Amino acid sequence: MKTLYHPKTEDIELANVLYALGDQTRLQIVKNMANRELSCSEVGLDKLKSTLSYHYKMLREAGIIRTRIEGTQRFMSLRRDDLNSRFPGFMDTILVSLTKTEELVTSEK
Amino acid sequence: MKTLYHPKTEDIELANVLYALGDQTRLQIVKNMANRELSCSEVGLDKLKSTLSYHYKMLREAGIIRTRIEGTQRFMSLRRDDLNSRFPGFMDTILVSLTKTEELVTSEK
DNA sequence: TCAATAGTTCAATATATATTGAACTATTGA
DNA sequence: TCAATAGTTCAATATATATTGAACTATTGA
Repeated sequence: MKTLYHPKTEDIELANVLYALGDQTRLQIVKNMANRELSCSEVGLDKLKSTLSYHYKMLREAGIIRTRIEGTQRFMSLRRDDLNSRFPGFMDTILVSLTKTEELVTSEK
Repeated sequence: MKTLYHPKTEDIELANVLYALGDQTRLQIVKNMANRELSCSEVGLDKLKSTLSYHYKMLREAGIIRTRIEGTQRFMSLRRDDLNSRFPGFMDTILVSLTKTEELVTSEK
């Protein structure tokens, strides 16, 4: 069984986290993953599997998401608690801001 | 008198802010600017003026800092209140995390 | 008026990044 | 055993980014 690298909570670096979040595609992934674990193909972005795989890896290596292997699938979730203990409040403020944007977009329709 | 572009508070985009913060040099600038207005040359980074100028522009256009012209100097400060009203708590959590890191580094010496 | 000061802009450049599609790996279930 | 499924890895590529140093702009103060 293959094991995937995940940085330890105390090794998560703010600069890396900010860098990883500073991309529209990855920000969208995080947004869609805010409330539930997703498999790679459930993320709902119109990108090639190989492109998504690249972004998942960036998010995972920055310490933002955790990937769990189950059969042929991989389930990914936000490391919300880890991020919260390392950078208190940080990810929550981002998720709130992302959610607000979504509401605005929705109400514009 | 030249006027510099600054996005309006409501036009500040989280993705742009995150992108701008996802660089070591710019993160350092923000850190050093956390508590007081600085002129371009006071920022204390070992970089060429033209390099710093480039990063200041990125930070300014992302809505993170405000640049005030006074004589031949330019004074820059964090748009803390604007960022706080747009993304409540976000910048504060970053500054807290940056400050903590500084303490760790200091205590290592 | 003019030199000094403070910072910006520009073109050139090396490097990093995101994307693509093909080949690959690992696991399941028949 | 083997085809199907789910996702990764790889090389190639186009584009974006950070850095450099020279030329430039704007302002001050003598």
